[in-house]
Amino acid sequence: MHKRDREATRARLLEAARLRFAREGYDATSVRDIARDSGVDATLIFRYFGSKKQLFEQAAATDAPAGLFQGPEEELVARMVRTVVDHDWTEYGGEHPLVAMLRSSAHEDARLRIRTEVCDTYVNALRDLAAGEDAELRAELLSAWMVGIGILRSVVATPALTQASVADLAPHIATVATGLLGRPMSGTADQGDGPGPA
Amino acid sequence: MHKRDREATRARLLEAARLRFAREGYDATSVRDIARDSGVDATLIFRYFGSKKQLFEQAAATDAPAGLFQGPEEELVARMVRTVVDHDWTEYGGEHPLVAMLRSSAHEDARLRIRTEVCDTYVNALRDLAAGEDAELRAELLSAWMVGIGILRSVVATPALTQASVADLAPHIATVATGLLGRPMSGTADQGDGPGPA
DNA sequence: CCGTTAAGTCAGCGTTCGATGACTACAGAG
DNA sequence: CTCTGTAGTCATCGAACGCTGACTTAACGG
Repeated sequence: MHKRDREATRARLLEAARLRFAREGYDATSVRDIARDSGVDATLIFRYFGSKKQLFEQAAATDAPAGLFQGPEEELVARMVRTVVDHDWTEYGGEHPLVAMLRSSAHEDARLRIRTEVCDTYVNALRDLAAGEDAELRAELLSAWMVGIGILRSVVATPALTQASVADLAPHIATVATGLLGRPMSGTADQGDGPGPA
Repeated sequence: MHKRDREATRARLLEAARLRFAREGYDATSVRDIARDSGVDATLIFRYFGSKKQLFEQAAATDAPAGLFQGPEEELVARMVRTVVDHDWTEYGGEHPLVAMLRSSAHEDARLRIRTEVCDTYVNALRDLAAGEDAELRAELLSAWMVGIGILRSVVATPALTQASVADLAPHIATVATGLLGRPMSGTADQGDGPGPA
């Protein structure tokens, strides 16, 4: 039926797993679901990944969008927001992977992964920009805002935020980022992480 | 063994269900778990609530903390943040119910409940305070911030935010709330929702 | 054309899931 | 004390779960 290609099959399983785990969460996703989605026998999951949990760990692995840290410092927050609002996350069911993974946050492994990524790619970068005494706290408060924006947009689906474009958000991004970091910040990022809005 | 009291048994099941659903999410929680926690036979869950889903709906029902809307308008945001940071949510596993319910957000029912509560008790109240054209968007952005704070505190467990007190947060609350709502806002709320910090 | 190797399939294991119906035991009325 | 209604228990159902080992079949070098 299919051409026999180990790597291709592995990739299809990973892709289907990413989507399912993001959309439904770890517990509501069964290995049979993933296998059916990718048109592959379920037993291959254990052959290739060892267990459902190990498949999850590999499927949840994600790297920060390229170009996040390229460009003017004063546009960093705008680029981060663009990552949440504008980036193409169809691979993860249309949500930022961090937001999607909250659905599996009952498991310590997933929580640890979220913490690591939030700290490594968001808080740390923002802390370096913050002026004043409690730079860490300010950086975390700003990270919290962006996580919250992602949640209200895609999970809660609040009316205005769902329809808002990065342009609509720009002035408020400037206000909040400037206020929290204690230094002038721009609300727009000309070349954030790729071709921009489709 | 136990005294035969229908209402008390029902209440114990509800209490255990609240905790389990909050901590583990809907899918990772089994009716047998809930029954074991409350020292009650699992069959009674179906007798009293009909199904696991109906138990979830009753257990997830929550009302806004009393006193949220009492007090000066300029302290409303501070009172809301206090609801997230300072309120005693041990009944829901130590997290704000909205944050806990994100763990079950794969189910449309849960998502709808979250949306309703976010809009009804947070966005709507904040929109009335916002000055300017896009009041709805500003209100949602501020709500997103508070949701994000709850998540980074209890789910992601980011270092500074986890240890921060309402006093530490106060100046930043004032900054962000003032900036987003376009009118002067206080970062502290003297009598938010009860006895205050224990 | 054959034989080896690995990709893919199949039947099924032991367990747990949500849910059901028949049963037991206790409390209050007479 | 007995009757009766109901709170609580028991045995079990069929389906789905994660996972395993034995099997089949396609691809490829000789």
